[in-house]
Amino acid sequence: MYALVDCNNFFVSCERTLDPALENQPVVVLSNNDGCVVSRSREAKDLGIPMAAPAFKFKELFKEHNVKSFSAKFELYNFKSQQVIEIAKSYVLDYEVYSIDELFLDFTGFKYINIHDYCIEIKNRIGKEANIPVSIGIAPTKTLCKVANRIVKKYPDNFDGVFILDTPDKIEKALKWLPIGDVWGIGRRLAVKMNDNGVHKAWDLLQKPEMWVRKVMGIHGIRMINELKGIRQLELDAPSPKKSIAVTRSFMEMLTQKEEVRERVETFGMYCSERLRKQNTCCKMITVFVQTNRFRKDLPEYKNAVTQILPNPTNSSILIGRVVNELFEAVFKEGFHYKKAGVIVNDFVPEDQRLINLFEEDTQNQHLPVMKAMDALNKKFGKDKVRLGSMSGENTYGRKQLSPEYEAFLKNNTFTEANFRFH
DNA sequence: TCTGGGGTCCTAGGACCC
DNA sequence: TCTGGGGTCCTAGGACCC
Repeated sequence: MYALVDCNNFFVSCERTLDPALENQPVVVLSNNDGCVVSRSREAKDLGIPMAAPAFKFKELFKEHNVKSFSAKFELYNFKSQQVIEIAKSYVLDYEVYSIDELFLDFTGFKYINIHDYCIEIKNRIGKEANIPVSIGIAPTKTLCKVANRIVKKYPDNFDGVFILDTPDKIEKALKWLPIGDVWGIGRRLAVKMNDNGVHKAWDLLQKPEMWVRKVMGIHGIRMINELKGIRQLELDAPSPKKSIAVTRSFMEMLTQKEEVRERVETFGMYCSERLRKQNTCCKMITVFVQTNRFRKDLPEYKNAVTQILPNPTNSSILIGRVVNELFEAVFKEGFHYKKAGVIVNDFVPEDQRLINLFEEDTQNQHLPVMKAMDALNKKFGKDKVRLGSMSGENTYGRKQLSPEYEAFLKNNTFTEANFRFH
């Protein structure tokens, strides 16, 4: 059996660890620029606030029902995530961190232990020591763990936070209850297609011919069917280094000046190179994109991306910055109101296994010691204390709604992004 | 006024090879 | 008029996840 440990309303629960007075209150956490709702307490969900709701559209509702809203504090969430992981993983031999608020546990070989009770204990300890409420779904496959977890969250009074989906009877009942769109791996597009073809519940999918599923969903579909039947197709994955790194931001205000946008993009490039060095890899490919505000139909729209393949792999901020600049020149057009931009790096090789192009100059190795020294200084004295001349050090996105408790938290805790693995 | 920021995998099609 | 049958690699785009 596997188990999926999933934190309830994770970002909101983190906020509540800072301020217990938020308990039983409607609370939401907002994305960058305080733009969208990205986490909602149960009370906020009950008020009808949808996921990803634009905050400005719900201002009135927030006021009316005294909904507390907070800017996202990723340092805090990463820190709490680590605490939860540390506790949960101490109960098993193998596990997989799936996202900031979810991890799978492997109970293979736990023959003489009551897994359900064991998970109750895990849940209680996380609640007590990390102060984060979790739900645990137990099942023979990852996909069924997701189903079990959904059942726990749907019927909190019935299951005390833990539900085990093990017998064929229970599985059939669960799949006849679960809407197809709630199956792990079925997104919005596929859900529509499924409904059009008479598939409304997860169970309906199992009644369809395999050829049909293969045609509509590709190889995913076949795997999904087996997983739902309890036949394991997905193993727990070992932590792996990232295969791409992206730094993208919406701007608080639209930018029209070329040099303003350039400065942002150069900064994003530098963050990319820092993250590359953190995992000791170099990239062979860089993409720069810019776009206008897609919601402003009154303004001319423009979005574009350009990519360059590097002659020699690098993670030097200087070399990456140079390429980012060239790409920016290629992609930027005068006369638009820019709302968002980003840099994405791809195609990684380990720092010490670079294949060098004989005919191109390669200065990566001259840069590396300087770069590593810069990283060390920034780690010691704070983000962006040492930076390239092209960076302003200012942010053009904002987090207005930080709380005083957070300042205290930042003072009392040390943590690094490196501890945390994004999925 | 105001609409997030990351990631992964698969597939189809084109370029090229013998 | 008639024009094979394999491969591989790369890329763009589309789907999904949190």
